[in-house]
This record gives sequence, structure tokens and C-alpha cells, in this order.
Amino acid sequence: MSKVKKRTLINDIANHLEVSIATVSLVLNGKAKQSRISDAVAERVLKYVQEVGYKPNHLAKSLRTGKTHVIGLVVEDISNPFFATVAWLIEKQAFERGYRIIYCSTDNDPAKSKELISMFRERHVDGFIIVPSEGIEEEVSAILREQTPTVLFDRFLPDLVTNYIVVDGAQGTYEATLHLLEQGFMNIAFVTTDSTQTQMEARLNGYVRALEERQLPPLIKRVAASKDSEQLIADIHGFIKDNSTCDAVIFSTNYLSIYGLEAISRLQLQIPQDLAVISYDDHDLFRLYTPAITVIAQPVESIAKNVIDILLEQLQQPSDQAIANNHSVVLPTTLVVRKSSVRQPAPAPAARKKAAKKK
Amino acid sequence: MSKVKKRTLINDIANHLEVSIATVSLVLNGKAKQSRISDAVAERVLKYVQEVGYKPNHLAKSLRTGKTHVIGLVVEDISNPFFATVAWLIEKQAFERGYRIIYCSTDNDPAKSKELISMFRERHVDGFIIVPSEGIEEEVSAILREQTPTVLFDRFLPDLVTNYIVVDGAQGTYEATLHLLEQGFMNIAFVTTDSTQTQMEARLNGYVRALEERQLPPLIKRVAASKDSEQLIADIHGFIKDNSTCDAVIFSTNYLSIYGLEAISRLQLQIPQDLAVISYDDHDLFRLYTPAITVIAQPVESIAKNVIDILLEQLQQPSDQAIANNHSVVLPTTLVVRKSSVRQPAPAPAARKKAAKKK
DNA sequence: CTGAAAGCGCTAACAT
DNA sequence: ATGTTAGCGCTTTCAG
Repeated sequence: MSKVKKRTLINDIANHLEVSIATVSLVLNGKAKQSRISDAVAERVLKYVQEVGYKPNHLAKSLRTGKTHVIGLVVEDISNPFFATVAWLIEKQAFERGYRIIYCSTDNDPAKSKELISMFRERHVDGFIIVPSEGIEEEVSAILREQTPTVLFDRFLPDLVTNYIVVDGAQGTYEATLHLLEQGFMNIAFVTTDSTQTQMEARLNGYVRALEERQLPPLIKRVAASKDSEQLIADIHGFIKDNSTCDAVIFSTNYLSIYGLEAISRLQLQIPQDLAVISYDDHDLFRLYTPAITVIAQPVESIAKNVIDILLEQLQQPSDQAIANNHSVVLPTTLVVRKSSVRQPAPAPAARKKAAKKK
Repeated sequence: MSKVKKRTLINDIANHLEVSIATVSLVLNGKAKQSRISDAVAERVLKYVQEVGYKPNHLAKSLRTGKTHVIGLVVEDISNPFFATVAWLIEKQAFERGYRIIYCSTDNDPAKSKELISMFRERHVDGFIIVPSEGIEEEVSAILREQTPTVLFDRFLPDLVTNYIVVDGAQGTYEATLHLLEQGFMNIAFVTTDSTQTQMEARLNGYVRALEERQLPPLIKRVAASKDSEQLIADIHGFIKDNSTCDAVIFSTNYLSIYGLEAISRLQLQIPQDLAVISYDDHDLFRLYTPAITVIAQPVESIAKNVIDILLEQLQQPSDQAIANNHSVVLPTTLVVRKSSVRQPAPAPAARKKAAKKK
């Protein structure tokens, strides 16, 4: 009795096969050819390894090689479908190329971000993929200084020279605003958060630019980036109620839109008759909603592919050869026009409903 | 130049302080007292360690001690708010007690579950928390045989003696059904998936039992556990349309309810006037929806607490002392009554709206 | 009270 | 062509 759980070791393999442990290691690491190990031996090793289901001990291997084949993924909120999707795509591709992903959410909290980066460092991740919150320049500099390959996405840190993949949010909101204007909506509001991060500012700027070109005044609501959904709904509710001339609204991110839809519903406003709606970032719900919501869609597949390609490229690079060239990629958005932003064909044929609109 | 990234090692500490490396190690592991190391030395060590920000190499430590302080969490779908919440709570508590969580989603796919379990095993996790999909009895047996502490939750594997935390879903749906009957809804349908897992069967059984007691016939729709949301919506849409006498419906899980709400909305049915709705499992959306949706809420905090407490208890146990006693915990649900399941007070005072009801 | 030394399981340079 | 061996960084007896 006692512990019966003895794992098979490389030693056991070597002993059983009466070859040296180095031979086994070499074969297992695909270096049989270059070490001129006979095919016969190589085959015997492989066969026996297969037979007993031997798996090398990752810990020992990593300790020896200094490589863990693990990538740390630090996102804002893994339960947000945008991040969940990108993370899933990244994980899938990384897996195929022999890398594992461990992820964590920062909730956009700098302290938590720092803690997570430091935790991943302690765990010796080979590389980082980070959706940076504000104020973590120092930590990111530190990992860069250590030559750990790192890619940022969704936003970047303007003060730092790094790889990053972002989306041209300004262009996205610009197009969306033009689309609304073309549909005849003249009082377009923009609801965003109080964050000053690059991606949020860009989205706001695109909207402002479109209006400025037409010499129309912007109408901007910044809500606090709170976790309290009722509070957010109330905020948006108040804003819409106070601006009864407003006939269209663009939300700068998916969860704001969801709360916005709830606020609009509580105000008993009809979309798009009373208020047109466009959301930045797509979501299952926006497709399913009645009416379907027009969105500025981000190219999630492309984001994921770029992120992982760039990271793996640098991971494969011999570590002594400094990583001089940083990639910065800006991807385009796509305006997906659905019912929520399209003018209705005049008084609806089946005239019905409609109650308390603005007073 | 060249690699300047040298990390501080325990060696460096010992050298600098002119003490032995063992002393440093002992102090760092809180064994100063029991090894009768002078407080003076202990303090010097701690101070210097702090100063240079020394962090022991986890890999080396784990290789030596055989403990990684990592727990593998295998859930069905981390982007489902139920699992996301429980995972988050578990992570938080584990963190405080020095354990890290790595998680992965199985999508309820046995092959993927097996792969993940095996991956976690290779990574030498100290313990497992698993939401088991069907058909993974063998893999779970294997980790149990290796004496790796394991806790299942949400459902269990009837053929296996393990720790598990589940919820009394049968009681939950039973109460929900009675509530609907009391409200005067007489034709209550139950929409569930085609899964035969313990938790889904229990939820169905509670509903059936309640109706049987009143000698009412059950009306059950099983939809395929597909990923295609349009397909699911269409399925539910068809079911409701074909059963026009049905005046209430219980959905067996949160995402079914979401698709169900979409189907109901497309059918232009009013909740609860035309159709009352109850969802198993709460969700932000159900609170926010108009009307708010009645739910059978699961005690997420309690689930998380039980899971982690039991796991940590076994993790702390000296490994040679076999883990004889398995815990099985069954927690109660709570019926949270909201507008969607409450009879309206006769013709609504503010009479308005309402269009095409069933034809 | 402290230090020397033996590994944990594996890789890879160096012998043979 | 294959075997020997020195570590990777840490913990932990066991002798001083």
C-alpha cells in the first residue's frame, strides 16, 4: 500500500529500454536525427513511450529550459462577450502551436492589473497579451525590459513603444454618425464612459468630427464606469429624458448599449421611431433584439489572429536577438446596419401602440 | 550589455547576507522559529528580501515540493454568468488562501473535458474543481485514484463516490410550478435541453411532480443543446406557437430563457398576460427586463464557499492520510418572484397597446 | 542556531 | 551513434 501513484519517469523508460536517458530525451524532443540516433532505437523509444503513456514533467522541463510555453492573457473582463470571443480565438490558435493560455480579468482596475502581471511573471509565462488599464505603464515597461514578448490589444499605452493591435474606432463612430445623418436623424447623442483610454477617446472623436463637419453641436453623456447596473440605467434614463429633442444615440461600448436599451424601454420609447440606436461592438443580443440593433462591429477574428501571430513570432525568436521591431496594427470596423438606425417609411401602415412620449 | 535581466536568487540573498541559503529558505517559509533561527537574522533576511523584491522561483519550488498551489477549474462555459460568478467567487477565496485558479470551458463536450483534465494533470494542479460533462467517469476516477483532491459542482456523476456540491433543482422547479398554479396559470410548459445530466433531470422532475400532484398533464419541450442561437429561438418559437393553450412556461436554464424571451417577443405575446415566464437561474437581464422575470435563483455564494472550503480542507490534509470522507452537499434554491409570473389585476387600468395575439 | 549537500525530473553540452 | 554529467532554483534533512 502507501502511495501507489508513481508516475513513469524518463529514467524508467531508459532503464526498461536499456538505453541512456539522454537518448530518450533527444528522441522525445525531435532531435533524434540531428544527434544521429538510429531510427530503430528512436522507434523503440517512441513506441514504448506511447505504450506506457509517458508524459514528461512540465515543471522539470521548464525549470531546465526556462520556457513554460504558457502565455498570460490579461483582459478587462473575460465575461464580456468581446473579450471572451477574442480570448477563445487566441486560446485556440495558441493551443495548436503548443502554447497554453492562462487568463485573468482586471476589471480595468490598475491595482488588480499590476497584481496579475506580477503573478504571471512569478509563474514564468513566456509572453504577455494585455488589454491595458490606465496607469500600468511601469509594469509593462518592466516586462518589456526583461525582453518578455508582449502584445497589447484593444487599446495601447501612448507613452510606450510596444506591439499593439487596435481598431480604428474613430472611423467606426464617424461612419455610424454619417449613417444616422443620412437617415435624417439630426440630434445625435453619444453615450460613453468617463474613461480616457485611447480606444474610448477615439470613438468619441469620430463622432465629434462627423458632427463638426456638418457644423452640428455634439451632445455627449459620460457615465461613470461603475459596476452598478441600476445606477448606469438610471443615468442613461435621466440623460435621454432630459434631452427630448435627441432622436438618435450611439453607445460607445456593448454593455452601455445593453443598459441603454433597458433605459429606452423603461421610457417607453420606440426604436427607431422615437430614438435611433447604434452600438459600438456587436453582441448576440443586438442581433436578437426587436428591433435588431445596428452596430459598429469589431473584427474579432482578425484581432485574435494578429495578436497571436505577432506574439508567436517574437516567442520563436532566439531570445538573445533583441526584439527591435514593434508591430502596431490598426484594423477597420464594419458598420452593420440593422433596423434600429433606419428611418421608418413614414406613418407605419399598421398604426398602433405608442404612448407617453416626452412630455 | 547582453542579458541584463538576471533575477535575484536565493543564493544572492544568502551571499549578500553572509548566511547560508538554508537559513534564508527557512526564514522565508516561516520555519525560522521551529529551526531556532535568531530573530535578528530572520529579520535581516526578511528586510533584505523585501528590499530587493526577491520572489522565489515557483517552478523550482514546485518541482522540489511536488505542490504547485494551483487548482484546475473545469466548467461548462466560463462566459455563462452563472459559471462566471461562481468561478470568480472561488478564485477570490482561493487567492486569499494562497491558491491560484486556472480555468477552462468544456462546452459540455466530453472529449474536450478529458483533454482539459489531462492538461491540468500534466500541469500538476494540486486539486480539481469540475463541472462534469457526461461520459468522463473514467478520467475522474483516474484523478481520484491518484489521490488528487477533487470537488464536483452543479451536477455529479452518480456512479462515482466523490465530493460534490449541487443545488436542489427539483425543489426549485416544484415550488415554481406551484407558484404558477396558485397564480391561476393552468397550462404550464417546461422547456429544457436534451441533456440527461443529473441537474437537468432534477429540474424536470420537480415540475412533473408538481403537476402530477394536481393531476395535470405535463407539457415538455426538449430542445437540442445546440450552439446555434437562431435555431434555438426558432425551436422555442415553434413550440409556443403550436401550443396556444399554454399560459405559462418554465425554462430550465438561463440561456434557454434568453432565447425564449426572444421567441416570445417575436410572437408579440405579452408577459405575463398572454404567457407567464419563469427562468431557472438568475441573470442581470432578468432583473432588467420589462417585465422583470421571476427566477429560481441558485445560491452562488454558498456554492462557491462550499466548493472551496471542501477542496482546501482536503488539500491541507497530509497527503498520505487517505481521503476517506467525501462530502455531498445539496443547497436550496430561492424563488424570486417578479412581474413575469404574477397574474395581472384584470384589464389593465391604463388600457393601451396590445396587437396580434394568437390567431 | 547554521551550513553542506542531496535531490525533485529533465535537457544538452561534452565525452566516448 | 549513444552515454555521462552538470546543472535549472529550491527545500530539507542531518551534522556540526
